[in-house]
Amino acid sequence: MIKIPVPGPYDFHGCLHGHGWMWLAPFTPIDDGFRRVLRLSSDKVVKADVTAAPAGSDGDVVVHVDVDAALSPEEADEAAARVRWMLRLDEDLSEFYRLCRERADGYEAAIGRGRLLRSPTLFEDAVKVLFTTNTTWAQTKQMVSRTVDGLGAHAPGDAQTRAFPTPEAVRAAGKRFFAEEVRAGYRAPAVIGLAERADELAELEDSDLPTPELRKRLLSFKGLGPYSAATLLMLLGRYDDLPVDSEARAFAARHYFDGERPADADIHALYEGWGRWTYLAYALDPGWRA
DNA sequence: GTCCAGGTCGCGC
DNA sequence: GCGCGACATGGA
Repeated sequence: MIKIPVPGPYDFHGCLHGHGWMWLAPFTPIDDGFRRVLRLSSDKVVKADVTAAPAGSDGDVVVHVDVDAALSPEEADEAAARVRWMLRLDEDLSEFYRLCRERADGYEAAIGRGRLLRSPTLFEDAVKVLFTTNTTWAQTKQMVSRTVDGLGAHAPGDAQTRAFPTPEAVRAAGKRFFAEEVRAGYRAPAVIGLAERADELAELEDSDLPTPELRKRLLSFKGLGPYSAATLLMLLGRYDDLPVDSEARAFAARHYFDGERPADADIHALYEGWGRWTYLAYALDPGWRA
């Protein structure tokens, strides 16, 4: 069992449920957290159950990572690092939480939340974001599952639980696999494009580039447009951009515009003043709970 | 059959 | 720089 202490305020379950990522393979929701099949750089494929327990006061938490195989110290370090990345435990949200506290208009409930779950690599998240575009959530889940089931590495003797495929496996499968098996439709060539330039995506994971430059890099990938770029920026911890999608439009119409469909600019205007925390202000808008 | 879903691309103006 | 149709798929 790997234990990762997290200083509070930290709302583990609130973070996990902040968006739908936990329902995309190879994540699996479990009773008290999530299970994730991981492929370590040693090629070992393991199941990791990630849960959390309170630790002392101030909302401090200990994250538990329970792996179903014996790990070397190096492998354990790698597993812990991946979990830290997935849970964004290294992000400093204290300024955002301070703003929430000062407003006292419902945003207090956001304190401790906002560390939205992400995949171990930006490549995996880019594929998933591509699979969310111009389709339904049900189809997104199926496209991701078929990708994992068809191409992901599995532990010896356990073909049921697979990791997300490597870029090499995706490239080798080719666009025909994504068209015919994954049923990704016109997205098939774009998936291969992401795999072919996966090293560029990996570089962006801990890039210091200014957000507009980072955004340009993301937009240079075929299949990634303004919505996808903003979503991936959010997953990289750049919250200043707001991905206005059909869901954001529906939420804004319902909650702020009396059912009338607002222009995108009007939606952006709702969260003006949050600066680099714009996306979090939208995602954690108290109106979602109303 | 038609419309459209957590958009993107390429074209014409 | 903006508007518009096409794009695969599957469910309503």
